[in-house]
Amino acid sequence: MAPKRRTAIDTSPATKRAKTTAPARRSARIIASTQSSTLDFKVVRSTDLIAGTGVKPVSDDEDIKPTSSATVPSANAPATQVDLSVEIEMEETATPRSKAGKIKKERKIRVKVEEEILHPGLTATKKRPKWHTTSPWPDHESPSAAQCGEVVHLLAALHGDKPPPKAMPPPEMDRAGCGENHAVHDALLRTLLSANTSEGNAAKAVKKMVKIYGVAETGCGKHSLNWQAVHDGSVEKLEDAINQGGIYKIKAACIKNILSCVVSENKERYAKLLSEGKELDEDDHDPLSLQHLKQLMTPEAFAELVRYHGIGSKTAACVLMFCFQRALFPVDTHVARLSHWLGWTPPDKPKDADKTMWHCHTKIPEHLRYRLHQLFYFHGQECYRCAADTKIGSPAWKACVCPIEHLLNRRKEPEMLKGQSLITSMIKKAKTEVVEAEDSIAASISETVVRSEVLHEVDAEPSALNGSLEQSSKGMDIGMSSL
DNA sequence: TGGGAGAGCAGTAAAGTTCT
DNA sequence: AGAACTTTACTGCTCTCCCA
Repeated sequence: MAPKRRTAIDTSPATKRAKTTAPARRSARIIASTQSSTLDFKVVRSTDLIAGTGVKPVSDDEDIKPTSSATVPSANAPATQVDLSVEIEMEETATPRSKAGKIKKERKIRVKVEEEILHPGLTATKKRPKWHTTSPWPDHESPSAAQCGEVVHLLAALHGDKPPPKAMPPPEMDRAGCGENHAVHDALLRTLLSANTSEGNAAKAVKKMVKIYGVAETGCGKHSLNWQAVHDGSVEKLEDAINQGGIYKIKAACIKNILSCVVSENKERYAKLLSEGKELDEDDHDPLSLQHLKQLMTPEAFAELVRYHGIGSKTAACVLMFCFQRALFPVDTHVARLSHWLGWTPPDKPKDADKTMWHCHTKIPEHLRYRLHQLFYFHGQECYRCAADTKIGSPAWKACVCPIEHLLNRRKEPEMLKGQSLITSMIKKAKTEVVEAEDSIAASISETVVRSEVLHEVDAEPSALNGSLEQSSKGMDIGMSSL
């Protein structure tokens, strides 16, 4: 049975206070030294991390053994003892958990440190997106196969049919693209480059990268970006190369991490293949090759891709659809908007691109997924009425003819938006006032008297809130009727 | 009691847009 | 003109519930 959902806004006093109270930070420094092939953790400076719990605190200079014998992969093993010190911080919240909970937390952090050192590109703590076989909104019927077919038919009449390509086009060097490349690592990293930014900015980044790193002349990524040079170069150089593409520092770190992780994993994989007497194929001679993932089933390949930091469901789905040519339905901003307006997502649920992707994935027939994604993308960009910043009633709006107009319910009509935002801001303001009033009462009245008086005030406030909302809605009625 | 899963939410960075 | 807000995909945290 699925766990009960939490209420959307948790304003219970206990939660509120726990959240607003500044946590007391306690820090410890752990030195991880690599000697032989095992990791030893050493606390150099520590405070009583588990104060007040009765648990024996870790004393200075006391060795902490890893939870299991951790072997450093040969590819990652530094030649000499390297500074692998990791600064960690533990927080003691205002509502301390049980003794066991603290031990659990401490162990979790130790495992995290261990993982960070062993696998720089992958961490155990990353919340990995999961492959879904069922819809997150099973009761929501739309889109039916007929609805999908109708939309494809109408949009294809305007933009032309967008079937999956039969052959992979050669890599483009003036745009990031969304994974339409033969080489998996190239597709993955280009998709990462194009995320969180406009297409134009991503293209600028790619052009500058070509200038700085050049083009690969060998390997499975031949004729595309020279990712080996990126791997060999510094992170600062990469930051400089992609600084026109938006959030370049995060992307540079992610790209470097992914590249070093792929190289080290491939070393292990090739060594294993050779030890088993198997022959390496052509792609396996490229240390950056991820071509072996193409042999996996789609859910397994998806799981492999989202292991990397910076790769989420959308990026992985793009790579799987464009590069692996698997039938997925990545949801970007245009796809999410049109799906919402078409009523393919439940109107009473908050917009969630990830859920939209899995809901549509389970509802849209396989042969229409690629077409629909491409048509939504083009239509969302080219149709004024379906653009994100459309202005209903404007001259451009009147001049635009949208072939799916009769199917859409744009819940974000300007007048409605004004009304909705007014109500939202009023509710927000009223809630803030309730919180402030509660806090000031709690602060000014003594602990012994506070109980009855606070309860009295809290009981009185909802009616005040209702009154203010009634007034707001009356004002809205007047405003709407005058339009 | 501990582990796992699901959900909500805050935060991140940079560019673009809107408001004052 | 400058401040404030929005957008994008993602990470990481807390909380709650279920199950063994």
